[in-house]
Amino acid sequence: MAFEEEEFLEEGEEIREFEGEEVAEFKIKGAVSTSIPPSIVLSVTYDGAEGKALVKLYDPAGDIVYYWYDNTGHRPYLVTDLPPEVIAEKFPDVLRHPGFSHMEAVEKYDALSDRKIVMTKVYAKDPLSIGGSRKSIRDVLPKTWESRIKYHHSYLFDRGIIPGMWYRSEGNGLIPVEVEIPPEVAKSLSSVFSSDDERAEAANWIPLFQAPIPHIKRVAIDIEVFTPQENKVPNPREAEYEIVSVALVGSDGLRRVLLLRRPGVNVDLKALSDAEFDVMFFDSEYDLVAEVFKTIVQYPLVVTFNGDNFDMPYLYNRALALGFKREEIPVVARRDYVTVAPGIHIDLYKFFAIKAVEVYAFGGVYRGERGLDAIASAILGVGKVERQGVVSSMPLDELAEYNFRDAFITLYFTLYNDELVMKLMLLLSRIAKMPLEDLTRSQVSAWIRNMLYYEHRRRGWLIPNKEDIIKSRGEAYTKAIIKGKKYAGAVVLDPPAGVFFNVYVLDFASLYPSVISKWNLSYETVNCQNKEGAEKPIAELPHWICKGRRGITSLLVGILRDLRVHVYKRLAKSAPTPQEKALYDVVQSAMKVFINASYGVFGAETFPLYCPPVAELTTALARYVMTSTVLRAIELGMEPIYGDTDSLFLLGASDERIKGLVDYAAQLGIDIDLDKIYRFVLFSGRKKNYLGVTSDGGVVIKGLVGKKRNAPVFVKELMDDIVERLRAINTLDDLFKVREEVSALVKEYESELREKRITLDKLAIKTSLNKDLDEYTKNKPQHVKAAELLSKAMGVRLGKGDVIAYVKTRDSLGVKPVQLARIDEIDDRKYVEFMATTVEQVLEALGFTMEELRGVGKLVG
DNA sequence: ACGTGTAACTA
DNA sequence: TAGTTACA
Repeated sequence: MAFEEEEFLEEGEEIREFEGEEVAEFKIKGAVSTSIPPSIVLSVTYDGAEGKALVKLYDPAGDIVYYWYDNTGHRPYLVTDLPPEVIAEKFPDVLRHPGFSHMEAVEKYDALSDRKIVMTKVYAKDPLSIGGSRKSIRDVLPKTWESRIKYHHSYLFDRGIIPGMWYRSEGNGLIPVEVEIPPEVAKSLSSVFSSDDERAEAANWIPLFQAPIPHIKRVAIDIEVFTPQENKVPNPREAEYEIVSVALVGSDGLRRVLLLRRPGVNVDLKALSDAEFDVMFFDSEYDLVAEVFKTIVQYPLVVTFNGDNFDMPYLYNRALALGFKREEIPVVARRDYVTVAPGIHIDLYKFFAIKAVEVYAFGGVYRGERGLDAIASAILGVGKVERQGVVSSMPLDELAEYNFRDAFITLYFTLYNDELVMKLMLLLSRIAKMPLEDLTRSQVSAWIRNMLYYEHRRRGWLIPNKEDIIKSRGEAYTKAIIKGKKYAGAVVLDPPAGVFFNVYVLDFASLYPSVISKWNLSYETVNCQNKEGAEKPIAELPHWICKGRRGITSLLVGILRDLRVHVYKRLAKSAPTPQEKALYDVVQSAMKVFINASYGVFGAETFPLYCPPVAELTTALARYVMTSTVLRAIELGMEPIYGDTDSLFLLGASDERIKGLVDYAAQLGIDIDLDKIYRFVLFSGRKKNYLGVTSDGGVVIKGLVGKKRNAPVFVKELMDDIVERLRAINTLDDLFKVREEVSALVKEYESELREKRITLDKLAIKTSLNKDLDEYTKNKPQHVKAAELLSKAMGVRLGKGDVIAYVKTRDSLGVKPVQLARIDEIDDRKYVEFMATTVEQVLEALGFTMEELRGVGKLVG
């Protein structure tokens, strides 16, 4: 992060030249102010070379971005675990160093050893005396500090600034604006939380969820660049070709396309006059770009789709090439992204690519998709548009239309559903304590890391090193089932094959977070040094858990979970207006992202607070919860037929028996909910593989190959047809009818296939490349072979993230990309097999095999 | 740069 | 058997 000390303090690293915010020309409607009305923090940047912070604040009432610098009294510092006297006595070179300013004792709590340590902050006159190319103070400080202590300095934290929260200023620094807490939320403090610790912690968090979320004025921008060759994306570094069109769509109603007139390119003026945007024509590209900059600086927020990698750097480099001076260009390159001045830049491509956002916030609706059109069609339901022709020769009115559409969709992502996405981002940013620009570009592990660092700093705790955690808490004890994994995970019950009617499905509500909360799991409470009073929570593992103190991760995860379940999920249902309901729903889904990811990070080697015993205790205790609940269900007279991690499928359930099970789980400290009641479930006999029809006719399909993304469309269609028949099943007798219908269907599809009465694209198997082509060294799977063919034939580079559509052919290679194949080349036997595995998963549940089905098929046909 | 467990296919 | 993908 830009504001972390580590960025400029890594050993041996030279201070990078300060990439200045070139703001001088772009102060809008006001200068740096000593008095700022209530405004929200958009970004905080630590300027290493200048030794000051630049805070961008937005005042929605005045529509102004303020810059707030702090230059006064700030000295960068190092922290060492030696007390000041020792430094003065044993390491006098520190004091004599030209960059030395002063030092002071600080007391930090080391959670790993459960004791306080007197340490010293050694202040420098300027950042260059800490880590620059010149001789730095750190060189004369004893080495011990480096292995013990990391990340003590966060400009953001030192200044008490939480991104996305409201502040005002009266000359000296920023003053937080008090947040109003509704009585029904305040009341929850006593009703939901039982200990003072928890109440105090919850009281700290609630303002983050209750502070108002303002409308942030914004503009979406999309540029179109002349391309001499089709399929070739211009290189933004070189910015060799003309910017021919720029669309600007603002939340304030701006709908504008800037077009460059070029000789030989037609324009239908009538079409443009009917368009839903206005058009400005330019004869000079310089003037066009100047107009873009003039617009950008009017907005506190600029939104793009892939702007980091294309639009922004292209604009910047093209502007330089056109003769703009650096300070005239409101585009600023930072280490990991490109931002703007005076506002901030959010690249939605990056945000939607965040796994946790995709999975937990959007429920996987755009799973695996990366493109603007694909995500727009999944989230917004807008149809995809096939691009015809190339930018270079397209009539200007058509070009403008496409250009406008993309910018409009980009803006609309942030506006639909009462600004759901903006609200979500802002709430995530408050929880993670990360500015929007960083948050929207990093994965959930960085969010959780920053959240936990903040909480350590707030308490005056040392942030431990990963190696120290491992050294004192140990590695994992269990063996994973999967080769190459570090510890054992979840239980999956072996389902029988067959059809089961009236199946109740129970769900342990956020099982892993509940386990972490309930059993006090945290890196410092697990295998603590003082074993007195510690308890071994589970016989399977040698790990013990400290009694007397509450673990920081256990506390935080518990608070977030309880606030989510007992306060915000309820408010999302009971709030008086639909707007409030929706807002609380965003709040609870932002919390969900953190809660759900909280277990995984402790098992991730890359996570700075990596602690394998915490991770494996979580899964082991979850296994215990699951298996003991299964036993209890049997005692209560029910028959558990299947379960995976946190779900349990039961036969012979009744309201009373379910109640018994809920009570049992409550004794364990875990909430269990009735998730679904299935009219029937078809189990193929494989784990993670079933089809269920709920009492209201809804179909749930898990893991069946006919439903997987890579299944050819014709297989998916067959599957859909089969599912339609299955939905009609009400009783055992219906099964036999359906059996025959299914067999007829399969026959029909099979003959269509053999007689090639099917289009090629329906046979395409879509598989994504998880690596670049040249990285497939050990093996060359079929989709890679197809990708190589395609790459050669079309002259396009294919790599990580690209999706290859290929068909199986009769030739020696056995595959061809769908673009190069003909229907008569396909290997129908392979497809019949594919069909067979698909259908088998359903058939085996119905109690017969593909061979039998073929037999029945003959009789029917 | 969140985790492990399962299924299916292929070299 | 190991590598690869997609999923729970």
